[in-house]
Amino acid sequence: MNDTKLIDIASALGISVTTVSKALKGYTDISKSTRAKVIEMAETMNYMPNSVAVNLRTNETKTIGVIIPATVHHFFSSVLNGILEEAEKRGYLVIILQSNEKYEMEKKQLALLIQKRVDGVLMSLSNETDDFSHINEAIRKNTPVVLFDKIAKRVECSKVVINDAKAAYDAVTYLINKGYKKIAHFRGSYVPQNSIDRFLGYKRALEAHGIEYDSKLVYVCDNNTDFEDGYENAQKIMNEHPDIDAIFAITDLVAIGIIKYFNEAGIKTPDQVAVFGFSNWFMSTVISPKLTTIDQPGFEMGHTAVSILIDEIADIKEHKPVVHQIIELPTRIIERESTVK
Amino acid sequence: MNDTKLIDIASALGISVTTVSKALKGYTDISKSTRAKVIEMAETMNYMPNSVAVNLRTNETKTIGVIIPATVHHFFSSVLNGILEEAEKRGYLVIILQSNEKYEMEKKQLALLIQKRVDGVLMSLSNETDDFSHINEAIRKNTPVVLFDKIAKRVECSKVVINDAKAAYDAVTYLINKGYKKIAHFRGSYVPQNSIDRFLGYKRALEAHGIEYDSKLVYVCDNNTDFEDGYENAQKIMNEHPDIDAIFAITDLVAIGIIKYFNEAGIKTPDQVAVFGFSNWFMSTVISPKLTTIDQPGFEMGHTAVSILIDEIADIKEHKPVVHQIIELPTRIIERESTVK
DNA sequence: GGTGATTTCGAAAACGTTTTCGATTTAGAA
DNA sequence: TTCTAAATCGAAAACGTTTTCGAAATCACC
Repeated sequence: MNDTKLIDIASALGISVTTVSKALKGYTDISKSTRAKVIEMAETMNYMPNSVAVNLRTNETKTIGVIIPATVHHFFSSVLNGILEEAEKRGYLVIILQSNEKYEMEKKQLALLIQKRVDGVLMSLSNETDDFSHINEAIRKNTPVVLFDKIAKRVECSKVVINDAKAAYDAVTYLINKGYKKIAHFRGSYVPQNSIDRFLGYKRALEAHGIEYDSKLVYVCDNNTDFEDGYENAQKIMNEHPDIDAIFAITDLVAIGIIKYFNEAGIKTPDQVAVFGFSNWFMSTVISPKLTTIDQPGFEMGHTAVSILIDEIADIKEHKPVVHQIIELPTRIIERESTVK
Repeated sequence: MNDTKLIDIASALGISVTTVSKALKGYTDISKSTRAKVIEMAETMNYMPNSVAVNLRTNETKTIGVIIPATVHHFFSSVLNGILEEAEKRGYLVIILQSNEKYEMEKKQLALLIQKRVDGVLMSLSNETDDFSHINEAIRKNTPVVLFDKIAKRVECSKVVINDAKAAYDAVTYLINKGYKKIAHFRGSYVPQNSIDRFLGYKRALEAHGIEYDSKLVYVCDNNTDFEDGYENAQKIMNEHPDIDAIFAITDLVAIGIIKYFNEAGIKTPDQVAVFGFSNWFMSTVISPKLTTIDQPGFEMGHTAVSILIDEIADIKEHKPVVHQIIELPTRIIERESTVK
């Protein structure tokens, strides 16, 4: 192993490390001739600066950390792709960590990242997280944090989100306009903001259109790793409320569980019961009938989150005041077969 | 911003940084009483070591790099999950880069990683890569590399793979044993080893069971981002060879395209034509009929790749000779509806 | 109180850069 | 020639640790 360092170039040329460093970095107080010699020697010796030493000296790592709550799947893989692409473009590396929806994990991982001296971190909160002091602490230490998707309104930092309540409102309104009257909701668990907001959007849409909200038509699906939850609750609701004509599901995964059950039980979708999903995962075009859903722009979310973060990093470095942004990415309804008779 | 460092603890206690450092690291030449005082002070001052400084001094970063060729999707997201879990368990961070199937990218990114002084790198080769000097160079510089999934036989390092040829052979043999006689193959493009090996497995299985190989029954699907390829080629083959009774597809994605077309065209699966996929992606249980496929253990692949890599890192650190391993993970047939009448 | 062993601590070098600031040399002008 | 300004270089400090090695202090024992 023969890493060449500045001092190797320097002694090969009979000059000082200072001069070598300055020549390579384009300082103007080095003559053209020695600069040329240095550059050439650096090439032939295959010099590559030791990033760790540079990081220590310059106090920046050109690295950002990303903490996601769940396994890299579906939605988060789109976000991740957006993050990786934009980070690459702006010359940053990215370290990925997953908290598995555990607050303690999330806290520990954030601490690890700032200890690693990442220049900033992107995070999507775990379902358990209801204390945000770890995030405030990071920000206080001048490590900017931007939250995406699963955020907390109370913490002061930039955020990039979709408007879950509005998207849900739009979805349910769409169903109402299509003539559906008894619309159930398969919601997520009670803590995450997404789950709450989508539920509220559902409820408000009903009320805004003169349909009475009935809590008995709301079922909880809190398992988000497979579609069993949707399947089982579909079975249950058809026993308890056989007269529903549509279901708005919190997730494509849940929606697919529903359709699976309907297909097996001979319940026609959408003729007897329409199904509306959320996220526009790939598999929503695989299921038959194809699923009407809300497009959630994951790739773009990753992109803009990185972009905002890196801008904040630059501001901090130049001691400019950083202004936090809340970016709300637009969603749209993807109409497919599961809601059109 | 008030990062506390060793010197802050030292001066607060009126002792030297040396003593503080040693106390925190459990050196035995520090008295119990001062050790206790140091630890307490470190806690109250919320001390966290500066990893960059530690890295520079100890010459290790406790970080590994991962280069994957394609967008984080399907198979690679399982691998990634395996990597993240095992790395976390062993106390390593992971930096992710994607080469987008470009050799130049891959080369640049590998250089970036070793410049970043990662302790080792995991990579899956791009389709373009046929020169391996960049990998050998990394190994020569004492940065261990382990290849997974898309590997090159010629480069000397550890590898973790599945036996694509054998898996394909098993799949086709399964179809033959089920009584299918005219079995087509939808293959991938011509460069990647995976694609070649699966094709060879298909061909050998036919020949081994006395079925003549017919190149007209092999169709190329080289788009791996959606299932249109499978869909269109299914349409084509049913025009050109309406008497086939099974298709072995290189990928679940392709297989799903096929089933989609069959469903729309009223061709019964598996009664008229059976379909066999590859990889066991999640959506293979979403499609109807559910897809028979080969389980490709992505999660485990990530796991063992990390494990091997970290072991090699340890060996190198202790100046032990490192012995390269070639791990071949078992695959198995997942029988579902698309092949059982 | 003297000897040697043991315990406890700290000075200093090192990791590989970057950057400040002063020193030296050269060029230009008088 | 002498003086000033510009051009070119390098010594040294700094980033925050870790670790070696020697020094000082304490202890045990006679």
